[in-house]
Order: sequence, then C-alpha cells, then structure tokens
Amino acid sequence: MSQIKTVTLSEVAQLAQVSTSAVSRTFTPGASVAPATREKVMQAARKLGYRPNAIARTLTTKRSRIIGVVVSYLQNQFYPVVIEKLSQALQRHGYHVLLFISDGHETGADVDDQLMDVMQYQVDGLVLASVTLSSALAQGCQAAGVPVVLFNRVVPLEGVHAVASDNVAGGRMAAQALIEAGCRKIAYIAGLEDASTQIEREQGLIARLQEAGLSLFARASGDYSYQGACNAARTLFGGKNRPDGVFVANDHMALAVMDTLRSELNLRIPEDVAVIGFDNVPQSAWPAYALTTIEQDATGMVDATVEVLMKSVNQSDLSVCRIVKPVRLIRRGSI
Amino acid sequence: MSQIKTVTLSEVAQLAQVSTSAVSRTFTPGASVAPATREKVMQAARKLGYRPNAIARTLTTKRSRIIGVVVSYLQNQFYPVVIEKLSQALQRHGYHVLLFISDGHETGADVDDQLMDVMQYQVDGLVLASVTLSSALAQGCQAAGVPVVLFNRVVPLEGVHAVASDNVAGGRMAAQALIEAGCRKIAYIAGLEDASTQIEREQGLIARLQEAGLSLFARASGDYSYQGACNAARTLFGGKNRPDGVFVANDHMALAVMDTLRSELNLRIPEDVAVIGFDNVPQSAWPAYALTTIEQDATGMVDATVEVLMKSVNQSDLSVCRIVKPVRLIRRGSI
DNA sequence: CTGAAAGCGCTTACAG
DNA sequence: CTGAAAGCGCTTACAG
Repeated sequence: MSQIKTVTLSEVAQLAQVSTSAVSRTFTPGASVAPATREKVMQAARKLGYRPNAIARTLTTKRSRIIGVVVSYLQNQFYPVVIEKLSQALQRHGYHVLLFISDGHETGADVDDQLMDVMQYQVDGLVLASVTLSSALAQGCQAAGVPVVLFNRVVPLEGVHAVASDNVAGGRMAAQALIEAGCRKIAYIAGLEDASTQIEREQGLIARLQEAGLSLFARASGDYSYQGACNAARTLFGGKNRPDGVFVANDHMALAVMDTLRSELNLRIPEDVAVIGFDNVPQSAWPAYALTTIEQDATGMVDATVEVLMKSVNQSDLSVCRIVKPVRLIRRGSI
Repeated sequence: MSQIKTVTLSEVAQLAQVSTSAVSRTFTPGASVAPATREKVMQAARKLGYRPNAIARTLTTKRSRIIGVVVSYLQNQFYPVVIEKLSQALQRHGYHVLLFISDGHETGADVDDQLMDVMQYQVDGLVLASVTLSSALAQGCQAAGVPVVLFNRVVPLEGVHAVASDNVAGGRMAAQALIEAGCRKIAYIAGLEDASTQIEREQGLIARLQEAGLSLFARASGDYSYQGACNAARTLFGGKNRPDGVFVANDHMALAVMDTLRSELNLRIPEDVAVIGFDNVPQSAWPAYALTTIEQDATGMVDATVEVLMKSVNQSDLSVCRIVKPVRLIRRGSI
C-alpha cells in the first residue's frame, strides 16, 4: 500500500550519468562494463540505496530463481530436516524457496490446483516432497519447461525426475536385522498404502523374509501418522499371540509404536519385542527411544535434488533422472 | 531455459475478440465486466489454458502476495508447527510463503543481508520467527512500506510489529507449579541469552520464586539446543547437592534434559527431580516424556500474525502492534 | 461496461 | 565497452 520510496535502475543511471544498460550490466555478473563505468554506477547505487527488483528481472529473463517446494506435512521430523537442508543448498546457488504446504489428505486434483497456483509465480523448478502430482499436470510442467523432481516418491511419470532412497534394500536390511536378532514372528506396520516408499519397503521386507523361509506374521497400517501407528500397535500387539519383532515403515510411526508398546501394553523393547524404523530422524537417537533404524541419506538426497534442478534449469533437454540413494542400518537399542 | 509455451493475456484477448483490459478485468475479482464479455473471455482462456502471470501482475500492482518468512532453525518442533499453520493461514488469504532459513548462529548483519535478498522479491510482508533484524533494516523496511512482524521475539524497534506469548506469566506459572509440587531447590536452564523469550521467562520465574521467599538454586545455559541442554543438565545435576526441580526455557531442551537425567544420571522424574518446559510441542505429549509444560498458543499467535499482516497490507498507517498471547499450564507426568 | 495507451523496472539484441 | 529502443505480461487511469 505504502510503497514509499523505491529506487529504480533508471534513477541510478541518471545519477551516474550513464545509460540504463550500463547499470543493468554492472549488476549482471559477467557482463562487460568498463571498470570506470562500473565504479560510477556502484557509487550512485550505494548513494541511492539501490537494490535490483527481482520481479522485474524475472519478467524479462523468464528466470525467477525461485523453486516451489510442496510438502504434505511437517509432523514427521524428516521433512523439516529436509526443508532446512534444501533451502540452504538452494540459497547457496542463489535460489529461494516458495513453500507450499498441502493439507496432507488431498486428492491429486487438489494438489494440482495448488501447483497451478505456484506455477503462476514462474518458478524455475518444483520439488514435491512426499507428494505426487497428476500425470496431466506433469505434462503441463514439462510443456512449460519447468523441471519437477519428486522427493522421496517415485512415480513413473513422463519427464518427472525422482530422488529417493533404496527402499527395497532398506526393507531387506530391516528384515535381516530382525531375523538376526532371533525374531520369527515378524510384523509390519505400513505407511500410506499407495506411497511408493511404503510399497517398496514392504516389498523388501517380504522378499528377505521369504528367503529366510519366513512369511509376514502380521500387518497393520499406520498411515504414516503418529495416531495411526498407535492404533496399529494396539491391534497387532493387543492379543495373546503377538509378534516378537516389528518393522515400522518410518521412524515417526516407530516412535509411536514404542510409546504404545511400553506405556500401554507394558512390553519391553527389545526383550519382548524388537522394533526397527526407517529414516533416522533426530529423535530416534534420543535416549528415551534409541531406535534402531534404516537411515536415509537426507543430505545426499538433497544434494542430488539440487543438482538435478540446476542442470535442468540450464539445459532443457536433460533426460529424466531417477536417483536412488543407498541406505544403511543404524544400530541402537531397540532390537 | 525451455519456456516452451506460455499463453499470455493478449493471446486470450485476441481469441476472445476483446481488449486486453477486458481480459484483465475478468481475472480481477470485483472488476466490472459484462457477463457476456466475461463468458467469451473465460472460454478463450480455457481453450488456451491461460494462467495469469503473477510476476507480471506484481510488477504493475506492486503487490506480490508473497510473505517472506525467516526462521532460524527447525530442530525445535515448535517452528515446523508454526510454519505449517502460518503457511496454511496465508494460503487461505491468497498469499504464499517465501521461506528463508537463516543459519541460526548468525549476526544481525548476516540476517540483514539475507533479508535484503528476500526484499528484492517485493514481498508484501515479513515475518521473522525467532530471529531479529537490525534497527537499520527495520527502518529500511518501514521506509519501503513492508510490514514486519517479529514472531516469538519482542524487540522495541520502530515500526516493527511483534506477536509473542506472555512469557513472564509463563515463567511465573512454571515457578508456581514447581513450588506447589514441593520443590525448594529450583534450577533454571536458560535459552539463548539475548533472546527476549529467554529473558522474560527467567524474569517471571525469579519474580515468583522471590514472592515465595525462594531464590534461584542454580542456573545454566542450554542455548535452546538439544546438546546445550544435555550439557547444562550434566553440570547442574552432576554434583551431590542437586536441584529438586528445574524449569527449562523450552520443550526442545526439556526433552534433552529428561533424557540425560534418566539415562545418564539415573534420576527419576518426577520423584527425584521435577521438570517443566515451555511451548507444548507435540513430543511433550508422547508417553516417553509426558512433559508438564507451559503451552504457547501457536494457533492464536499465527492468527494474530496473519491479521496484523493483512491489516498492514491494506492500510499503511497501522500503528505498531505488540500482541501478547496468554499461556497456560499443561499438567502431565514430569512434575 | 469497454478500449487505447502508458507504464511497472528490468534485460537484451542491435548498432556503433 | 556503450546506448537507444523494444519488449517481458500485466494493470489502470482516462475517455468514451
């Protein structure tokens, strides 16, 4: 409302007695300006307190230097960690994050709507963390030339990059750890049923179990939520013939499971039941839990994401990247 | 790089056989367009897949509908919760969040630099969560007409709004709860020494203690970090004559304190020592902790922030708001 | 209600 | 290396 004073490029040009082109060039890294000219411009700019208007620049260059980031919910500490790293990495490259929180339980159509919204800001790229878009919109983005990378989700969409962990391997590792610990009645608490992470982790678990001549003892879904996991734990461990080990699809749920097991069902971990999670969120290391888990390489995933983004921004014809980061077992006390 | 197809307003105008003004108006809520005209435009727009370019719009209207949000670090779950709520509330008003993560241990000058950076995007407002800016920059923002609200910090800067909790009252409540529980050797674990939250909470604690004829038994600083709090707990509780109760300046640290007290020092909570925190982050309610704490009204604070922002955007001469939300005691098992 | 025109603050071929 | 000029995609008085 009160855009009181806003110094523009032409005011600087006027004061410095040069053309607007000269001013523009001195603020464009790598443009050719004579040292003397640059100096005059800088002085005038400093005197006036000039700051380039990124919006105007975006309008002409078609590069906003902003990346839209959509994330579904921040309860799971994995995402705050990722967002922090991602934001900082992007800042280092001169980019900024336009953040978008989707309500979580939205249909693909809703997400599409929101995405259209952020697209209007001419974002240079899009990263969707734990969220998926429709194939229609994916095509739209591709047509518009804005690269999208799915973070921690993989969906075979044309032109959509994806960065994820080796969830199948992780599932196998979890199975392996449980088996080694002597568990024979192994249960699984699933995440959102149609999430690729969920599907792959379960797949790995079951594959390894079969190799060992075992089959899944029990299964319940926790929807990747704290409460969902509590409920799953109750149904799985409430009866007489209970599992002696459980793989929980992510740490956020695993912590909930540990809480319920101990405080509601009076079971000891790992003596009565071994539990293993996935992610290695900061809380897993807290002594109250000491959760054994499969670590996702958050830093590596973020770096890969940024790399794909930067490449795509500079060369349109980048072929689609599907990056799969290795995971590793972090042994602590819950198994 | 590959801005393949981008439908513009004038293409729509051409197809619809109307002026660009007409198109612009049909996409401006509340502008006067004849129903028939609007219909023609809508059809053309739909056919072409037209989406208004928010950047171009911003350049002419001087309103970007984006709010810059700066937050120092997301380890403390209070902030992810706040960001989620804030982002959603803003979205409801048609605004978006340009997120900025500052490294945490930055000087005011660094924050200033980063802010100038986000200012270039012509943000309509700024919210600084757990971060402060220099008075020089505060004036700059004021001069530029962009309202800034300090979230969870209060600093007497000209023209800067602030939304915070009644930290003094909270400190008193904490003292009160500890006293009622029979504690007489009450310690305090401080946050970042120059944060207003830290100062006020301590102030309230000490005031109430004095009224009860007590003085602070011991004190250590935890810097609002998990590790810092662990160290503080060690020095405070490592000796023979230890406190029987402790007020920790925020939950994030309180959880760390509980962890060290129990797993390292073998102390029982609350039998050996009562602990109380501040914030009421989701984890405080987890059975492993069941932390008694002073709750900040995150939703109320966010709503107030959005309200101040929306008012400021629409009327430049809004007088400075210093909003202080009440807090309340949440009783759980740690006291 | 509608259109022609100017302008928002920058960048970028194009000549020189 | 430098400047004049056109243009990025929209909005908004101003006339009609």
